[in-house]
Amino acid sequence: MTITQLYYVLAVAENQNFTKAAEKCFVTQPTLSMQIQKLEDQLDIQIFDRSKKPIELTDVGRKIVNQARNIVNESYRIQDIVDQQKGFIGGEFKLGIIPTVMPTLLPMFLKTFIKKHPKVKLKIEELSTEEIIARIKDGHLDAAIAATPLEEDVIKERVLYFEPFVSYIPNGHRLHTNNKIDVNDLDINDMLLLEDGHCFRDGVINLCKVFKNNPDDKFQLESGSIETLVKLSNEGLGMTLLPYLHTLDINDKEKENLHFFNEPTPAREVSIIYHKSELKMQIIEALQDVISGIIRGAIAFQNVKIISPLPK
Amino acid sequence: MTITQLYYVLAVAENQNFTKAAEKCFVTQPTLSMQIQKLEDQLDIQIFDRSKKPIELTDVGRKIVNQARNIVNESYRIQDIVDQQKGFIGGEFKLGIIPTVMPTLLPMFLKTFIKKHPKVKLKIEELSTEEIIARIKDGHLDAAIAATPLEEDVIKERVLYFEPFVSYIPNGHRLHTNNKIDVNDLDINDMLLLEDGHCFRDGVINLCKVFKNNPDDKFQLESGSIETLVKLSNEGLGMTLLPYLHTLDINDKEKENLHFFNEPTPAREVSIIYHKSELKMQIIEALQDVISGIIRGAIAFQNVKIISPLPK
DNA sequence: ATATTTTTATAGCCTAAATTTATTACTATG
DNA sequence: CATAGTAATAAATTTAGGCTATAAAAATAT
Repeated sequence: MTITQLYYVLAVAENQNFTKAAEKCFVTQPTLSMQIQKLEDQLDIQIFDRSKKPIELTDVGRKIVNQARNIVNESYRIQDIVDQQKGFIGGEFKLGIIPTVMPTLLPMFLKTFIKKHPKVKLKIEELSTEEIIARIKDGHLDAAIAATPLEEDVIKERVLYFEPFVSYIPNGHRLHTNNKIDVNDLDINDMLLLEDGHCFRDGVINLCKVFKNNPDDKFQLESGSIETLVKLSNEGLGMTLLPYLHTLDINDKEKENLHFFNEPTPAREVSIIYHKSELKMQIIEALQDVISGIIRGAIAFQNVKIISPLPK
Repeated sequence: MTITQLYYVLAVAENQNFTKAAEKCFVTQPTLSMQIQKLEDQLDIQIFDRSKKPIELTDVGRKIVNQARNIVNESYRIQDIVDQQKGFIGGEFKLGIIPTVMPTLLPMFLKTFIKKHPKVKLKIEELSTEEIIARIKDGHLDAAIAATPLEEDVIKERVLYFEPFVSYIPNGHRLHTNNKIDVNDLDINDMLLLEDGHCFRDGVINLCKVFKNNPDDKFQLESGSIETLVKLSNEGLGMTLLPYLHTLDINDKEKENLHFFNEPTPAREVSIIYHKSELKMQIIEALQDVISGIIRGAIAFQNVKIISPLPK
């Protein structure tokens, strides 16, 4: 039994297809067929049920795949130990970022990071919080940037910054004339909310998108796009909340619609999150350092009140 | 990087010698030399410091060995999954047993077990509790039978039976004429105690070998042998405590020196213990079944008071 | 029902890698 | 300084992993 064989099994299990799996592994399809057959022969058990289309795992196959994933992931850690020893910060690194953080944060740190750590090949993907959690768990992401706390016990979090929310209140809205907004002024019924898994559930504020899903709603908004939110708001569909960094590059006319909160300002906690196994920790720490350093100059709020993401 | 290479590294690390390690792996010494060199080249780091005699691990080497042990152990679990699926109970199984349990328990269950599970190749070793713990941790033992609880968090325990202690009080001892003994009658100063890591530390009884190690002791007894204990006792060196099963095959004359305790009878808890990773669980359960079944007929005490082993 | 496409398995060949034997080089110890 | 003991190297051999080409099987389209 070799690590390579186990890796091949994982690839076929994930793609449910020998041909595609072979491409991903950069070998030909017969190689996969033979190696997997060989492993099945050695163990004297079928891992895949080839009678089903697309191909399926047998019951034992499923258990073997889980264990194989363990072994393959643990094998990566050997290289990791060596890298750590050498102080080497490099190699491929897959980073997920939630949509509402991506456009504001990425431009701020990317250039600095690749300059400081040129050997790291960053592969960045915009993903929802749920996708991020799933991919960190199965090892397809090395780390991600998301709103926290998530309360996922296999995932660790390191806070990067707290980002306050700013009210965006269009002309004609009942609160438009108010200078500063208080959380108590908010009404779930005239608000457009971010689909970011965010939830106002603390004692002070108590607005939550899920609770808002009542049948007499005229529409449901699934977009995580801030631009969409602002434009709908301009159309008179309600006020909304914008993460602070997004308010920095809004046009002048729309800027007049921004209203800050009375303190404590509601805010979200943005963290770099990663699997508790702490693989590629040097790179995670390097990212944390760069982002924290940059954000210190950009956000300077003291008295904030964290709004936690909606737990699943 | 292959599992085989990692296995070779482990062998060399354990034996601190390429030649001996090669024998253990059933390959020649050049095979080990070359494979380990190849791995070191690939990782571009030295795992072993060959300038030292005997050979030593480098700092990174130590970390790599730990991780390699992980990976190799996890790789065994693949076969384990297959065995479990097939209901196959077989293969090599290394069982440790503490000295004071070995002579009484082993003859009771061994024949039955090998008859019921002929495919299991039992390798039984008599070992102290400390050795057992170390070897379960490093994977050199699959399971062991010892006095519990041990309070080791990587080790799981399943109680097999409770074995009462019986006082052995030779002629001339102050308690010899008493019919039944009470725990309060015991005096640490006229007792020979088992070197089994046993400790009377509960509220009721409070005798403990470690506390007894005061400099004005005439001698120190390190033997775990019950026979030695009985003979020394006969020589007038003090009374002693015998685990119940040992009293069954004592000679008639010495049997007159046995005195049972008033209830609750002090007893030891004997368990089958194993690594929490639960490798080869089918065999462990098979052992538990056979032993529990047999012991049920042999020990029938109700009201017992467990004496815990001495924690390290 | 038959042809076509998609997908997996098999066969034969080649290359790379693992292992062996034989030998050399190094190191500690008497 | 000689002699174990031990690791490294060289060359030969065996094994196994991978490729191309092709066949077989199954799904889909005609």
